[in-house]
Amino acid sequence: MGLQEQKRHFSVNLLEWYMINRRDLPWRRHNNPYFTWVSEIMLQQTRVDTVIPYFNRFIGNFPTVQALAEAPEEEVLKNWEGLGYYSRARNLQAAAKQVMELHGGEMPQDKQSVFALKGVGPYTAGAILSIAFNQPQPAVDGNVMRVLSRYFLIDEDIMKGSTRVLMEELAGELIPEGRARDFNQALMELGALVCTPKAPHCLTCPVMEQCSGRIAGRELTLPVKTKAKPPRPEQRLVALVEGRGAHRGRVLVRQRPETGLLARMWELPHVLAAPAAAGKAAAPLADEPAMALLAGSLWAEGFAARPEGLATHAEHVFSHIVWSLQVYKCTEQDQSSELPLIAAEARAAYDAQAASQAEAAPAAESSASTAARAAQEALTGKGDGLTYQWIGPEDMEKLAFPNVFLKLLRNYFAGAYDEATE
DNA sequence: AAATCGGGGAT
DNA sequence: ATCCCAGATTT
Repeated sequence: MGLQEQKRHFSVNLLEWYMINRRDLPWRRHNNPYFTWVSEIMLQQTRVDTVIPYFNRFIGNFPTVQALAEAPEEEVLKNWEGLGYYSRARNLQAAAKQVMELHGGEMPQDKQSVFALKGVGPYTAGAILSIAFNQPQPAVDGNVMRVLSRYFLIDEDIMKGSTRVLMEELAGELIPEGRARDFNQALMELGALVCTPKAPHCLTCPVMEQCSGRIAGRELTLPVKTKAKPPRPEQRLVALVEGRGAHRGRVLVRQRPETGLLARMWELPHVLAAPAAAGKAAAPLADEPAMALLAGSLWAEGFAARPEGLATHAEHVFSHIVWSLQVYKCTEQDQSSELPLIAAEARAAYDAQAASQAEAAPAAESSASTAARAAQEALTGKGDGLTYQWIGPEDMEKLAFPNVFLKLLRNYFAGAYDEATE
């Protein structure tokens, strides 16, 4: 059997299978290029089942490119809350403004213009052009690389950029005349439903007969993929500061910087407790030094608070970092004469910790120096631009929080930490 | 080429 | 625990 025949067998049988087995998904119900675009951005590194409710709400709130372009950014971010990779949301809105200004609010149909949209890379450009406009462009994602590497027995490491290019050439050749829209989705559908990573359902696969990987008994060892580096552990101390007086019933939160991790998301104030030794678990810090460090950190940011005790632990796993959080319930302090003394002691503990971090772990120098600079700037009145705010339960509806802080705050407002420390 | 950027579901 | 998901962007 020749390669050309193997390719034709694949395309014909896969397409036939898809027309019978395609899932009914919200973004497949209308041929709306904007819907296709939004769905493809949401689906980056995210499962279909996770995306569905987010997609429906997002389209309900921002039904057109114009509506998205004109919405307040915080509202867009709030609609993305919990979905992760938040730069996708900001890039999507920035791109909506691009579409308004450069293309009169209509999705462009040429490859150059689509690819030029923020947040649209090789995969998403191909997906939009093929699914929305039925153009014969390949859309190679993780599913497609897995399916093709198995069917054609391709041993190249799919983590390499050159492999993706190779796969795109192959995927482009496989598209049946005039059927790009259905075929590209069929390829991904097969990867999601049948040709799965761990235990592929070869017996129900429409192209099993000519699958080179399966014939060679390699279906479980393909695709070849280099392992990702394990995430570095970080021990962090979190402050749940209860307001008093004018802030009674409210909690202190802050907004993260415009760039980097969880950009522009809101969070409980926290500080890095210990530099992460590469590959080793971060050790919890004893309560006494932890509370001193936390009080000093808050004071450096301009807030007087007394840590009362440990409220709870939490963990937050990113692709490249693991946060182990020690959450301390704190109380906002009155303006009293003894306050500066308490704060000064806490500040000393904080500075000592920052200095020891810089000395003991060059790898963590950046974090330590950042903390030290923040403390210095707070003293000199410069500040680093972080926005702080006292919020009540009702404010949770407007501000976007990463899931870990969302859960902590909901638990707090539900009274979950009342008993533990009082 | 390697690192950064979330969160969760499946195994 | 480990993998990896309809990846893009920055370094």
